[in-house]
Amino acid sequence: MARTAGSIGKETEKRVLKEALTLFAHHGYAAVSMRQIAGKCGIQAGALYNYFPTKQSILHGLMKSHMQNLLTALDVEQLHNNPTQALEAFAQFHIRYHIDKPEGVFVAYMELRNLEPEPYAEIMKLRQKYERFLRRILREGQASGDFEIDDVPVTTMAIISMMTGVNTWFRDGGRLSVEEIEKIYVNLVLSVVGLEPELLTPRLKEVT
Amino acid sequence: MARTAGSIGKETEKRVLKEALTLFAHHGYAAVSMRQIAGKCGIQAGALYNYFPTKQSILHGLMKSHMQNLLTALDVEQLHNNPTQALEAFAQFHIRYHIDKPEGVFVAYMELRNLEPEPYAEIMKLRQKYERFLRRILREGQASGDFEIDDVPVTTMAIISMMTGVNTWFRDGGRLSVEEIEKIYVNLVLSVVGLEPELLTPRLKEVT
DNA sequence: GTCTATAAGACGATAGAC
DNA sequence: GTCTATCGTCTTATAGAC
Repeated sequence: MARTAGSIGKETEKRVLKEALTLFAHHGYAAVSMRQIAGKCGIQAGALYNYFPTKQSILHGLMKSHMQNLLTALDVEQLHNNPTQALEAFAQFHIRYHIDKPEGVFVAYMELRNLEPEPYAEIMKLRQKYERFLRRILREGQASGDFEIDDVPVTTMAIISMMTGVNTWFRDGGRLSVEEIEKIYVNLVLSVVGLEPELLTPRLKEVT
Repeated sequence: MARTAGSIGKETEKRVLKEALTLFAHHGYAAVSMRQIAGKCGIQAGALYNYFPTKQSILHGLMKSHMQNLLTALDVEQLHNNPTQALEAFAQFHIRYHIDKPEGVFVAYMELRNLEPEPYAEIMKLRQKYERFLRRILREGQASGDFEIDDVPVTTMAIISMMTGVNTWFRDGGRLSVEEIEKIYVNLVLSVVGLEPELLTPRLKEVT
């Protein structure tokens, strides 16, 4: 007990989470077995139960920490005096975070239906908190007259879907750098709310 | 043989496809068993193998026919003399089709990773054909000067993601009718390519 | 065309040795 | 903390009666 306390155990737990995340993202939660996860970690299936009481708890833990990290990172970023700046910052943050953590994003989005009712409700609350953040920006911009928006709730979901979709096609080492993609998406988002993006980031035209 | 030829068999096959689609959409392919599918159809699991040699072939069949129906319906719709009209028609078609067939859309999108390599390649080809359709419209509008687009491939994927996302939040009987949602999304898509939507569909402002 | 029965094995999770 | 061994159940798919 004294020999291993706080050393090997914590490392193994992290490793399990890391390997489970990759496996879930690639094959889906339901298609991945505890034996597979253990295999990737170099241990036997039974040892997993020292850290997680059920397979479900691994999924829940992954999704919860992903959403919490996302919200924490978002909070740190945000302090802007006008809606346009706030929207630009949000869009850039979203794209960067999603390109940076594609596996976490994928699992948090695709595996909702595999959560039991209670964990499901908890994760949905965190998702809604994130959505509310963008909705507030859009409402403020609509109220101030900066944005032209037909319907704020629909536009909120449309923008999030548009940006999250970056993970369906982006692969490292492609035609465009992360910075270029960020700029393109920020411009797309600004267009959606009726702004003229080229006036705000004139350098983009030269890049593409 | 003579008694049942062309009657009960075909009905059962259709029923299997219908129930499998619903189950796959709700719980995911990997989480649904052949027994569950059979149960929903009122038959025993063994009887499924009269119609489908493997579970995989049910999934493949569903995804293939969904993509083929989508492409056929798209072809019928399209004959326009300018890029703006073509884009409007495409956006309206996409939203309507996706609201109309949410289960097919969901499965075709979410279960790609559960296809074996050969079926996967086939379905991806059909997807790309659909994406190419929109990409051509955007290219033409960019060339003619009707659209303002930074990057056509990225904008293609962004628009498709934005529109497909309608299935993540839309439920029948909500605040907005299908027609209202169509209009909002058409306007969003037009905004993305730099057009002023309210001039094209002035009635929307009264509706919302 | 559907049934029952079953093969052959994988599944999540647990028990107890070390 | 990890192992081996195992429980009980579920899985896809097949065989043969009717």
